[in-house]
Amino acid sequence: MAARALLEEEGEEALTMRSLAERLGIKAPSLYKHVSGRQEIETLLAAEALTEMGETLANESGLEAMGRAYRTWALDNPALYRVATTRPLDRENLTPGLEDAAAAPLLEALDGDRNRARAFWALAHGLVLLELDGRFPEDADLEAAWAAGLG
Amino acid sequence: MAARALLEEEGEEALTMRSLAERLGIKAPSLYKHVSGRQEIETLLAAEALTEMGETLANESGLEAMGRAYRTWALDNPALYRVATTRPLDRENLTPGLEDAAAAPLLEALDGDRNRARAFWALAHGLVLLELDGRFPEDADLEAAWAAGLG
DNA sequence: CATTCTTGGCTAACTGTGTTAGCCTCTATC
DNA sequence: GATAGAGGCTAACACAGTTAGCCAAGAATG
Repeated sequence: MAARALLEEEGEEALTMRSLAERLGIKAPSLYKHVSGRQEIETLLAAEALTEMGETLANESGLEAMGRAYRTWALDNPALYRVATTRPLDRENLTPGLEDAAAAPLLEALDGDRNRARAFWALAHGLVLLELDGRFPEDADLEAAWAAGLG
Repeated sequence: MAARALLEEEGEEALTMRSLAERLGIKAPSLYKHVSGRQEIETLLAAEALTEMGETLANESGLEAMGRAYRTWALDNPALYRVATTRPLDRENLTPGLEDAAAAPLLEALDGDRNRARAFWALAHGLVLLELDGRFPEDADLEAAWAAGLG
């Protein structure tokens, strides 16, 4: 999707119907001939992101490596990460099983312990969001914070 | 602030310059005689929220109790929680020390270990956001996830 | 071959957002 | 009593998502 490039090149704010249309050499209303609205675009982006994040985690073994990979992916795709994780998911229009598939590698690494998997996910999500939002002090040692969290 | 009531009664979307003005019996442009813009309102709300969250945590002792209190406060004030925690903080216009004061109780409970404090914060933040965004399955045992995370 | 339908573009326009410019009135102060 | 400031107001702008309705090119069908 062209939306992704726009998102990452210009930032989250820049993903507007008109700018996306312009990038496609089209006028905004024409977008609605292909897509039902902004919501659907975000859902498509979220699906792409979840798939990719799942694959990224599947390539790692061990919680520490997964944490590192999670963070790296998020910092490399900050706007997409936000779109995919900081809104309610439109599960109606998401290919079924996609969410589970994205979570599978982590769940496996934790021997199927869903509670620990959720806690890990929340920890990683929180650390990433706080970092992206500049909520930690400039001099914070985030590597150490991750290490502390995974202990 | 009247903005807070509006925020919690009607949801985050409902906090608009015009609706806030209307609640104050005023027209939107008149707001700018009191406030520099939406940004400043959000900063004021964030300050209020941070103060309150700090006090809430200060009333608890032990990580588990703090976690419970954190979650409860966030679920009781979801829109305000978001405004206060999911954006970059405008530190220029925030009374100095406020951030540290809000974090102090937690830091103390962790014997001054900043890394563990950041990890705890991130865990709590992540759990709360994922819950607020409906990202966990309907039947997820979030109490257990919190417990797993604090272990 | 002619007709019809579908696809995918377009312009114009509506509502709602934050915000600015400029005016006017009341009230306190010298 | 003149004056300055505080705090209202209306009108307007740019930009957001979105809808309605038109039109042209190509596919499908008689």
